[in-house]
Amino acid sequence: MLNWEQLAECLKILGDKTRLHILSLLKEDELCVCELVEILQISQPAVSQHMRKLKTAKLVKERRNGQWVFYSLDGSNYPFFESILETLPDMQKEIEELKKKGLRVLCN
Amino acid sequence: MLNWEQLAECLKILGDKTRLHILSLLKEDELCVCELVEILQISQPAVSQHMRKLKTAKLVKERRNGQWVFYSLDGSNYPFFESILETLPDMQKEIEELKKKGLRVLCN
DNA sequence: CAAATATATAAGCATATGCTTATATATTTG
DNA sequence: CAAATATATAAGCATATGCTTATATATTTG
Repeated sequence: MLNWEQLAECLKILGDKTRLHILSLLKEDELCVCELVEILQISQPAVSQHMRKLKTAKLVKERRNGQWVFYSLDGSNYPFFESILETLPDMQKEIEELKKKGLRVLCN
Repeated sequence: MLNWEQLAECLKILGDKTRLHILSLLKEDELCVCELVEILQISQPAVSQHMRKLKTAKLVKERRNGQWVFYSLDGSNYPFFESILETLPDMQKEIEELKKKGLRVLCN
């Protein structure tokens, strides 16, 4: 099960504005690093570093597709994760913006 | 309702081992600062500083009783709080220890 | 009111964190 | 295979964090 250390670690990882932003975006759909860079307006390494932390905490999983690495939610380890996700704002607008700019990698 | 910043702030406050320990103790019963000092084995100011953070995040409320200040859980602001509390380990033993040592302030 | 007890605040310090730029690695495509 | 594109890692820096000790404030009690 979930131990002490892991819980604190998970919550620490969740307690960052940028990472919550990322998670709320992933709630809509899987996204690759370059798409997140475009939306979040921070450097590519900054995004990669956040993704590594989220992956280590088992909050996201990754899937490589060609040159891109797509990240998606994986909260199955944490009973409270669903509940936190629900409190995150809707990000459909930001995903739409991305499509309009023609920067969406996959064609949904 | 709960905004962006507040959620990140709350989770950041939750993401600390010592504070999770405190919350799991408060799940059993309200406790005053000197009791927490005894259990956690950190300095009194360290405990007070944690309690201030927890109070600012509205995760605990305080009640003064004579010279003592008792803290108790107050997760009503966060829909996910119950769910996190459930994953915290049982602390009845540590409270019992305190009683045995005669360091329990209130006589329950 | 003075002493005892409990708690809060201030200042300082070692370590952690989130970003940046520079660079390495991985994959595709001509 | 070389160039282009995407991502990861390394190093450095400014700021945040959790603790400590010293001290201030609050309350009770003789």
